[in-house]
Amino acid sequence: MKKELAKTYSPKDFEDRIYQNWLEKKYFHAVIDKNKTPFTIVIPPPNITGQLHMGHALDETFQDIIIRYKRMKGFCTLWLPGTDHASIATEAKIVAAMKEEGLSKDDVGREGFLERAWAWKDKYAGRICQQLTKLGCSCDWDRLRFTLDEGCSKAVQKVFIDLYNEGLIYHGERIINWCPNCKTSISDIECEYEEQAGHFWHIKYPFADGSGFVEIATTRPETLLGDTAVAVNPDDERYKEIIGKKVILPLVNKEIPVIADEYVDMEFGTGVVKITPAHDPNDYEVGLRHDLEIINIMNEDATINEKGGKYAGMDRYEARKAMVADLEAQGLLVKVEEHVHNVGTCQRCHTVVEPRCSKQWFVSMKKLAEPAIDVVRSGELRYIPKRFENGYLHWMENIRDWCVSRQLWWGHRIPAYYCTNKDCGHETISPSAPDKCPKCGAEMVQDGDTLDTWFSSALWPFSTLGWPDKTEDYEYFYPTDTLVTGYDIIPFWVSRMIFSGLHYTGQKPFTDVYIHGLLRDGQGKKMSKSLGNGVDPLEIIEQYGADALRLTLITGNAPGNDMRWSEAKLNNSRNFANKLWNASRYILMNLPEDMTKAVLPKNLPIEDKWLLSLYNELVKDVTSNIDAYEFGIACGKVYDFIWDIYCDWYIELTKPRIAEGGETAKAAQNVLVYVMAGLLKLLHPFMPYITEEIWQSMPVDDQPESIMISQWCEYDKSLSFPKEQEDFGKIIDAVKAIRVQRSELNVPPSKKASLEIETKDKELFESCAVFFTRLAGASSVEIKENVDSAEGKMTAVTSAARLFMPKGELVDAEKEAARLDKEIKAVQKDIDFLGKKLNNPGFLAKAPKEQIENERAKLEKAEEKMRKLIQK
RNA sequence: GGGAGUUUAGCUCAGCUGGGAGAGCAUCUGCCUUACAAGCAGAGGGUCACAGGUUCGAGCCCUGUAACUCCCACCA
Repeated sequence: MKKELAKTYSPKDFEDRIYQNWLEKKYFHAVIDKNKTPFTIVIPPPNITGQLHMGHALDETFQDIIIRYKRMKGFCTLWLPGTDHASIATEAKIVAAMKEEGLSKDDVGREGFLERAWAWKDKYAGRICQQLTKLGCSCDWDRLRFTLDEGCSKAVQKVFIDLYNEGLIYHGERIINWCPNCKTSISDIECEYEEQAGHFWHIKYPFADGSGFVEIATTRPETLLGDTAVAVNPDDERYKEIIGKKVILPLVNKEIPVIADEYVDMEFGTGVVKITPAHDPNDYEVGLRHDLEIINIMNEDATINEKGGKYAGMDRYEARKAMVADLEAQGLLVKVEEHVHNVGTCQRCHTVVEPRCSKQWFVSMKKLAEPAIDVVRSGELRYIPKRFENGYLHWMENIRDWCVSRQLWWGHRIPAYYCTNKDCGHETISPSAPDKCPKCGAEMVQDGDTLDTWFSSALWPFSTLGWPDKTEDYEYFYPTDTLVTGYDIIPFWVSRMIFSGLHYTGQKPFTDVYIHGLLRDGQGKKMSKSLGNGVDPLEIIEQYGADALRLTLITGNAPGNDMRWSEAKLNNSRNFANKLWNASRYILMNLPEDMTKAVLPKNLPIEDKWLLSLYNELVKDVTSNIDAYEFGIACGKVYDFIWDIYCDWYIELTKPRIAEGGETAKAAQNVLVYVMAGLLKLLHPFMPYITEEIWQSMPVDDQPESIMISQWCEYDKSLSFPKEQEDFGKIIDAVKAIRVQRSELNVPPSKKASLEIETKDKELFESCAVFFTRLAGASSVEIKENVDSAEGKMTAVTSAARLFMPKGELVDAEKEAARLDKEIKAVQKDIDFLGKKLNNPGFLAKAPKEQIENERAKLEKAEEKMRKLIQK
């Protein structure tokens, strides 16, 4: 038995219940069916650092739309959910939490720390999944994964070992970005540059032979402690003489050479550069070319180390101050200039990173990048919208080796083991700890570092499906189909999945990458916790319902474009849900008790055919829009149809028939239910809850118990009625024309009047007479070929008819004349425009025939209307 | 220094492969018409940033300009 709809739309009352029901019925669970085509999406795993924000809600909604659509289309759909351990971000959170308790990492030790981390994971991963269910996400919870779970860890280990054996992972001393706050290395893309006001210190470096000095300019005087040369451009006439001489490094009092290197820009600064290979990436390169010593002068926390003499132990900025003061005291400081420059900061904590030379693990990228470039170039893997391919390709083509080791505890431990015997120093890579050093028999210890969190997310599309094992899931669901994400993580994640998938599985990990924009606040600022401008999706769902939230996020959203959050829009979405709810309630109220299915009768009145025909077009349009990832357009079309066509016109049109009862009422009831059922389906991917709640109360036979597993609507040629569609348009035009006229002339709606219609389409208007009484304030309707006199009558004109109503004393004759005059001008403008176009030989010669016919028809219509207007 | 995006009604934004400019909100005018005032019926409001070009025809394609935003890039 169908259930009744509540009197008011109150999403809180049914959303949870419906989700539970879907879960119980296992609709989300993908069962491999070889007769079906698989369709797979893996979720971009949210970080377990906290809770979902509105950006997630946007991302997740897109995915749910796609997956629900494909499910209804008959694909064997899998939306695989999961979360990301987010090593650096989570570790920072836990460290902060421990700090509250007065504890540090060292206090609790590695084991103790990991215990806390897992407890954290249990708490937050659960919460995130809970939030996803609130949104209505139809994820297969039986396949829930975590980047640090056993399967993903196995994949990570295999990849690391394989890459090492292929020579694509290497262990080496390089200059890397170091975050002194997180106390770990970070990759190049985790280093964000921001403009900061700084200084340019001009410092004298005296020549060792006492023949004066050179002046260098630096923004970071403290690194002077690690200088091992001074460089000039080989073509710089000013300094030709001094190449090869020695200078004395101030404060350190050590001799260092003056070298020549192309890297030095003669135009910039003084044209002389201090070279600090251990603390500047460029200097490092110069150092390599000239075989310079590399002197690391800093500790992990960016304090000066024992190499810094009297400055040892000072923080880098403290040391800078002290050194500048000392230089000044010694008369070596020439001047200080204001200088704005780009400073690298840590993506996570925004601490200024310290370029630092250290031994790390790197993935060699050149070879991996090539196929990842080709697969996009060839169009085998595509970005939607396409413009994001540029950035991707540029990044891939200029890619540098990826530093993957992190000095963190929360993450995948690097499977490298080192011999404790320093003289031996053997290094081995192995899935499990070797007993003894195979070379010297000494103890082996595992590398203490973990891997970049993105190393495991890079494997997500296949590690979650069982790879490296050839599991059934992997064989069936891989490669996945569409990846949905924001443009901000293309380099971090999408790119890495692409080269990883290609290299390890030999297949692209997905075919389409749908890129959406970022969500911003009402002022256009990025939503973030630190700005306090974030909106909590759960609060919104509580207040407005998940459907309203989803609709708000999708409406007017164009692929790849950012979007502003607005409460007003949310209100509108809720209003739409309310509208749909009430329309459904109205239909149900007017259905016979015993109705069990909607069957379209053979003989349908014109308005039914009009509706069905428009509906049929809608089905075609919406389907193709969704296929093209045009979600904003697709749901906008359904919205407009439901509100304008179905509610404002069709329901109103059927009211007299429903009241009349009998066969005609029955036909209307069937059409109402039939079309509503289709509309609910078209809307379901966007607004899953309300459509389900209504669906389950609609008497639609031959339909499953849940709209979720119903079949997507198909374009049906037998529902196409172009003639009726056009004809009924004439009736609507006429009703509108009368309404405008009455409204403009201030005729109160309560004032009914007799209506005379003059038209050539007598039959059509006769069959539709009732609509004029119902919708146009007519007390009676008379249809004639000719109305002799318009005297004393209020006139409305369309291309198909002239409509007359008696002028009550209320009607202002001047006003009416002015209105008609305005209309005449408007139509004349049309006629002029169209006439000009149709007289243009170029247009006639070159425009498509259809277009010309179209314009001709428009002109005829306008001319017809004009004839009627001036007849008045 | 490169690259991308944006610029459309007062506000927030749509506008698919070029064929006479749209929505929501806001404003104004009427309406408690028995599904819905979270509603109904109307109205006003735009040289689609600017300048050229291609085309029979440009919001859409091309070139340039301006403003704003973002990404990438080692100028000490």
